Amino acid sequence: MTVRAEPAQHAGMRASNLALVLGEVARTSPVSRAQVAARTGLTKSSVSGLVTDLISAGLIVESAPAAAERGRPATGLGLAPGGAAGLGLEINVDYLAAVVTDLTGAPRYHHVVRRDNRDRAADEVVADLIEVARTATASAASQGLPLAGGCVAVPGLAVDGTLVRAPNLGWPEVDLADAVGEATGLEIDVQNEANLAALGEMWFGAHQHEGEPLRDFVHVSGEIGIGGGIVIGGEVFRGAHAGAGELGHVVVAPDGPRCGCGGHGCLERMAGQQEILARAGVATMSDLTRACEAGDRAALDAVTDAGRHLGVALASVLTLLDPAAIVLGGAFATLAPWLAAATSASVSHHTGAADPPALLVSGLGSDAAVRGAAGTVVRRVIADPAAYLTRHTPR
Amino acid sequence: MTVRAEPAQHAGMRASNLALVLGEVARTSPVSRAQVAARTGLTKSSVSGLVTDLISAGLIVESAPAAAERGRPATGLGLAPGGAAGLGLEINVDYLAAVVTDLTGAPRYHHVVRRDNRDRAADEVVADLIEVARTATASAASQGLPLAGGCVAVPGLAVDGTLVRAPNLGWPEVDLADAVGEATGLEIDVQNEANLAALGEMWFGAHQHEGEPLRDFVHVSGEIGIGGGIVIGGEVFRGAHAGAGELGHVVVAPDGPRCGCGGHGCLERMAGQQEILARAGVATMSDLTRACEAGDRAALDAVTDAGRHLGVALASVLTLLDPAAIVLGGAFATLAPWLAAATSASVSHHTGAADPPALLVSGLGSDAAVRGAAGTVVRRVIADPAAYLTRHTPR
DNA sequence: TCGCTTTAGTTCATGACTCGGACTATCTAG
DNA sequence: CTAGATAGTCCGAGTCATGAACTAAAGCGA
Repeated sequence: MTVRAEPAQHAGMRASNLALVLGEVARTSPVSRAQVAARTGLTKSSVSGLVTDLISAGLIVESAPAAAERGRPATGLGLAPGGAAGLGLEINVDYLAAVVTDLTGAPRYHHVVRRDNRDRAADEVVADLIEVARTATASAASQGLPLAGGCVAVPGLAVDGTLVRAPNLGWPEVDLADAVGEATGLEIDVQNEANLAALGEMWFGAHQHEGEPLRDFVHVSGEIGIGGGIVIGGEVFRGAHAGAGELGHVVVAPDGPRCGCGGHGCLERMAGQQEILARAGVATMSDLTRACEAGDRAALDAVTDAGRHLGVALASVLTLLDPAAIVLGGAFATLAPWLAAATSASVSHHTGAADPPALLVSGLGSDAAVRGAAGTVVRRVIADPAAYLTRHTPR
Repeated sequence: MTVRAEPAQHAGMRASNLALVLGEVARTSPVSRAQVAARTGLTKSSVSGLVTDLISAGLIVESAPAAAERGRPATGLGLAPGGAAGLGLEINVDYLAAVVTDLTGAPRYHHVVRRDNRDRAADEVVADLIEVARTATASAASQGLPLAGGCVAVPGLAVDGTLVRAPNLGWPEVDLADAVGEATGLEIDVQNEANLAALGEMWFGAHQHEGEPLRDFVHVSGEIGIGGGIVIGGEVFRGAHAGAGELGHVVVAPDGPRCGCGGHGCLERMAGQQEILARAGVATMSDLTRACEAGDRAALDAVTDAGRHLGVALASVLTLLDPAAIVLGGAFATLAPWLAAATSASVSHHTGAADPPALLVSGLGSDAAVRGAAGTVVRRVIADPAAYLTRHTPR
């Protein structure tokens, strides 16, 4: 548990500067060597050497020189669309999904298999997932994309590649990283679905905050359960045992009924999908949206009430975490037209803040988590290209 | 707001390795050069050179060689008690305080001035604080301690050296860093009192978690208001605008009364000192503890109720932040004998967790924040000795 | 007492970097 | 066609960690 920093050596210095240069290219492209030098503080000669390495590693490509105002025109540098790619996978309650994303973040393959996994054995579903993964890697190979690794989004607590707890699937511990890793030959990471959805929103969502992409926000992802992803400084906040962000089990009704988690008055028990559907008297989410569109009283009341409870939880989140924005995703994004006003009002009522952070609605739908999963892989390559080089170039 | 990483250069490499070595010496002392080399991964020769620099900077001292089992006895290295020191100051509702801490963390000067500051003008109190600070720096000088800087703990929101908002003092914005910095000639930082108390608890408190000092916990500091300090990975979690951790305004009673902050049903409104005293029918905190010791029904009920509400807030904190422990400080530490059981029960009732994190009681009393303030200064020197060197050695 | 072994710490040549200035390349303006 | 401006490369110099050889200082066994 004791984190001991690495000694700084020459190789580490180079690694850090490679990351600095690649990061700058990723942030603004096309960009010239000279611009990179000016923005990073490195000298032109250093940048030249670093860029040469990154080009020969296939992570950066030169584009045609742009016409210059005065002087020699700059050679454009950009992330290589054919460079390292990432495989994103997702196991969820009612579907499996796979995405392949190239280094620029563009999706190059996308496949979803709808099927209810609640009453199926874990290893049966894992076998299906491996099949889905194999098809995805084959597609990547046929496009000439070298996969740098993979990441699986799961609706539960993931620790060191193992799915430890998945309340809505009811599975025992499953070592997904090993199983999928062996089948695909890739290094596989396993992460909570709500956290990955938050990252997906940050990287691929449309929202901006004061001109910059959102870097401090809370993402609410209501699928069957209610999950939360906390992003601060562009990083997911995981807490001491990777269990942080469980928005669904924040207490919103201290004297409320018992929840499936063993607690009482949790948000999920008061405003989860099951509760909303029951109160609205409909069977499915699409029935619910239809009822809301039709102006059905019971449906609108149920959604408004859920919004109020969500507001109570968010008020506590705001005072505790102080994010710059809140993003509603998943089912809450779908219900936003009828829910957001009640949530906003409830937040204001309980925080008393003059200017509460913006309440935004995600446009990614249920793709957020898989895309976030694939994104973590390519982001890791960008954040530490030296590690990718030593691993993927035989030398 | 765009954080751009520094380019890694030779000087930076050395700076990072100086910090690595000094950190190792701080963690375990006395320690030999050879041990430091083994633990950091640096070579003996590198460590030798780095240690030479740190000794000539006065941050490390050699101690007498210990008797060896076999071979040449090792020269002990330890933090220099006469090295860089830190000045901690505190403005609070009913006192001012100052502490000088040497590099090892030992307090070398301590002074508290009790006086209610609620109805006094800000600049009057700041003048008093400067007087207190001057006496402290004089004491440091007479002990030959070179002050590396100072830090002021304030009961409110601090941004960039300015006290922006202090609900319980009712002051306008005060630029404390400038005022105190000019008077003392030191670089002054200003931080929230609850956050500093949490750090004080981590560095100087007695609590450990699985053998290591606590690095992931939430510190509850109940003085006049209820504050919270969130520490994750040994660092204070501040959120996007430095407002994180406001435990006092977490919603614990959604239909509860209006709080001073403008919200409704906040913890502070339901379980703050004012509320407890009123319900117990006593005037001061010492009256309250006496009544509890005497077994007074109303007092015990009031405290138990507050404990229950605190438990609701903490249940949400646990699910959102996933800390390894919770530490009760300030007034809650004093009331712990009558409050902790109700809080524990309420936490369990609302989270349903089989093994909730430990609920610990601080032993530092109201000193936690000032000591934490002084600690931040010396910790900063230890974390980045190169910055201290370039600033404090003329060359 | 005298080596022998063991461990601690220093010295110095080597190598891996970045830096900075000189150089070449390629454009526009006049 | 020349001057000026900007992009990018080349190469010598400087900095710092490395690693092996060295010196220093102890205990142990004869």
